Amino acid sequence: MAKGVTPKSTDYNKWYTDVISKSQMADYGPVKGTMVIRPYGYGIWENVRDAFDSRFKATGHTNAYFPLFIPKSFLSKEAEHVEGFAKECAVVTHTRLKATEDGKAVVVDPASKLEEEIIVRPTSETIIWSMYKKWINSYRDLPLLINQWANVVRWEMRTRLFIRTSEFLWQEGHTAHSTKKEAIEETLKMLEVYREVAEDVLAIPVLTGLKSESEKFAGAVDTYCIEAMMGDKKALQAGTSHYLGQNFAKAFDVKYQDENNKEEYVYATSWGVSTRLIGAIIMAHGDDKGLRLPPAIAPIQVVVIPITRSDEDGEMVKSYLDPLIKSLKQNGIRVHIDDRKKMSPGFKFNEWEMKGVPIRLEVGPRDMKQHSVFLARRDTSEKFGVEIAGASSKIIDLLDEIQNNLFDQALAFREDNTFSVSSYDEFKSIVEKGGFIRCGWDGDAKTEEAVKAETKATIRVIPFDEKPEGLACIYSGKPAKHEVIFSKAY
RNA sequence: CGAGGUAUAGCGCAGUCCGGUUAGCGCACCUGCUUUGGGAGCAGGGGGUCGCAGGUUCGAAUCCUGCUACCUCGACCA
Repeated sequence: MAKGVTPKSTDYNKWYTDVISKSQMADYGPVKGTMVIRPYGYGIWENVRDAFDSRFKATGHTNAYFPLFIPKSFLSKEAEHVEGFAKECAVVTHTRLKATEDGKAVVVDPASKLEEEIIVRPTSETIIWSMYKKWINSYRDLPLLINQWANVVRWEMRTRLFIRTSEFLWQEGHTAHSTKKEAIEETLKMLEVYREVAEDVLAIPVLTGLKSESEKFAGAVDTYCIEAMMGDKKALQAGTSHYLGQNFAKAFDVKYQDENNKEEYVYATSWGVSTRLIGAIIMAHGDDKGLRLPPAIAPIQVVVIPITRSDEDGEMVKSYLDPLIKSLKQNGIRVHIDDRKKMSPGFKFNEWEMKGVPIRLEVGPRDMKQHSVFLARRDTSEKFGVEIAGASSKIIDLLDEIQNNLFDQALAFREDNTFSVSSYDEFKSIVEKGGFIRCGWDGDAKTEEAVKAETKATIRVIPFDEKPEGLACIYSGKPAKHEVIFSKAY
């Protein structure tokens, strides 16, 4: 096995899968398209999850859990919704297996065929709205603000670890409101939560705005999104927030009585982010040495590598470091001491760099003599010694600096690779070499489709800060209805 | 689901064209000793129904047929 990862410039896709397997984040499951999230990857997810969860709670939401299984009939209640998901649903048709005659294999027991088939949730709007019908009667029951953390299944043809797998973990918020205004406010509020976590916690700059009609969620009136640029200059949809109008309320007959005793359908939102964000972290920050994790979500923020020649050295290093480690832990810093005997320090350096640990702290006899410790930054590869006396606060500051620097680097990369164009030829050449294109669009779905067919670029987002005035559509030349971001995407 | 490719140890591969000892190499793994500030060295060791099922042959990883899985590229997608 080669020692490092395939360089990004040689083969980006290979680089991506190399990083995941060598950092031990995930592995392939036995069923095609499934993924095992290994402890290191799951530790990252737990931190990502907690960052969102605390903000959901702070904005008044509570968690609940709805079943994995949904009656097949539910999915067909909302016409666009069924069309969007029908092609990728896992269906339960039987409930038993039995051994074959020779006892060597198991087969489906035909006698156990279900009357009504059950689908495995690709998303939970339908089952949740079937319950909301029971729970919502009066305006006093609103707003209803529920989130669930769950797994969902979408039977995918082509999969990619974290980015697109048949089963994935996510969070789906489902809210019900008495007015359209309030529901739209909720949709935008949660989009803002997504933006904040993406940028401040994951250090990934995102564009925010509206999806075009063809890219929106099946069943939504409007889909808003956060859209990020990956290291290969392709776009990744990192989170979506949907204003669902009364579509699901009508499909599931969810009405409330207002103060005037009048019945009305409720207004809905749903919003989700998934383990796809782990893929975004890898592709937004990773380099040819492996992962680079933002300190805010790194399972280990500081890895300590003692450089010792004997057991006595080991003991000395331990007592030398004890106060510093204690101080870091008291400040909530996640520290890990790698005192494995069999591995050489060089091996450990490479391994922890692969795993993206923000700061490495080395201590050997040389440092002890100088009353110092030796630090290495993962983001910049800078190395330097610091006095052990002030090391704790230095490290805490440095973690902040690394967090900010990762964001700044990703932002600079996106800005360097975002272009305004004035001709379709120019448009095509930029799509070819990669990047975001900001340009006018006439608002016609046919134009969007033609561009996609010719270049594979799609409208990623109609940004909130669009300025379509005076722009012409890049394809048709007609006056632009919107200023949009075109790019190839995952 | 359409086109192409691949399948040999945990991983990466050679051997297949042209059938013939006991199927080999690198990494990883185990044991021991020496090492340790950028992927340590030496010595010894374990691990394979050669994807599955048939067939041809005195003899099959190697030839033939069927199946299955995976990969790449298209259509579809958080």
